[in-house]
Amino acid sequence: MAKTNDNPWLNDDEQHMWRQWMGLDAELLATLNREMQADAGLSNPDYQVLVVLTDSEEGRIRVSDLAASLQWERSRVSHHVARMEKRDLVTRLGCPDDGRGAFVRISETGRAAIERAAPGHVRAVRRLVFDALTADEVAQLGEIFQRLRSRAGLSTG
Amino acid sequence: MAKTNDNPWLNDDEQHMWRQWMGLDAELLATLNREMQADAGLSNPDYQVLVVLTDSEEGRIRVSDLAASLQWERSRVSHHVARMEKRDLVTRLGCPDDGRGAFVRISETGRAAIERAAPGHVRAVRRLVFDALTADEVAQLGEIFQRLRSRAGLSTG
DNA sequence: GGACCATACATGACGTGTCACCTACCCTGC
DNA sequence: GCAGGGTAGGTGACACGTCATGTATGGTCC
Repeated sequence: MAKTNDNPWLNDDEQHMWRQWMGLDAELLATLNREMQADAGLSNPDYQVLVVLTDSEEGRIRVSDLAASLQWERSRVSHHVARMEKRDLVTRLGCPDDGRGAFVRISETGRAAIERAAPGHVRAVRRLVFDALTADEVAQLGEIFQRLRSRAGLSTG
Repeated sequence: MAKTNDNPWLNDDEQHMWRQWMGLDAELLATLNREMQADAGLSNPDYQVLVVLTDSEEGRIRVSDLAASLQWERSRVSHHVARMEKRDLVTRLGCPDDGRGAFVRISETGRAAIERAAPGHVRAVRRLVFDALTADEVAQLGEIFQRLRSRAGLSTG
């Protein structure tokens, strides 16, 4: 209620919005994950990695660039790429220019998986989100999310 | 990424909004988690559990009711309560009325932890989210999130 | 060219979440 | 009373994410 700095509790509208937001988030992520898993055997992070790889020159990219592109920690990329490599979705290559570096390259299996997953994934996002929003709302939400993201205090994960 | 004709891809506004949303989500959760971890040694899920427990009669609740309240799977509750029990944040009790049942009760340590965590957590939410939104925007977001949540197709996980 | 520090990436430990499955208990119908 | 099916909860395997740390290479200064 009180907007004073001493007692920063949330009012009813704020609490309602916050609960809906966090609940919706969890449900969206879980649903998208589950559907893509059933559809193409890919998780959400798998999909994100493969999208970046297919958009990259020759289907390969340096680990650090992949991390920057996804805004993931490098260690997370390392772990995830290792898991994906076990499933033959990607391969790791040394980097001739920099002995410390490594490339990640999409495999044929990986390419097949994302081509299989992509249409259903987009359809799901449209069905779950955009079909229920007007164009104005989409634009406004985009502006709001960007505003919140650009403020200080958020870890860049 | 194959673009077939019968597959309506996201337009620029939609893609921008979706990216901002997913990015913001990850950053918000990570930041809230990190700050509360540093502040009171609690994770986000820990906090959610303790909130429900403090709001419950005698600080205890049946596992299934806890799961329903959090909209978590029971197995998730089971795992998380087990971890919290190891840290003395909660205790598990048998249920005299139903031999299958079990109660989870907040401990003194748990009560101290959430009392320590709550003000900072709320301040963080306010700082990261509500300080950058007008009251109208809050109400509108609440309405939109609720609308999306109430549509079919979302897993209630 | 050797000391020194930064960078690129990997790894191990651990908390978290899901899925599949298990056990124990309750309840109803006979 | 007991057979059959549903319910409460727990468990094991595994994927995911973070943190702290390790290892090898690169670059710089003397």
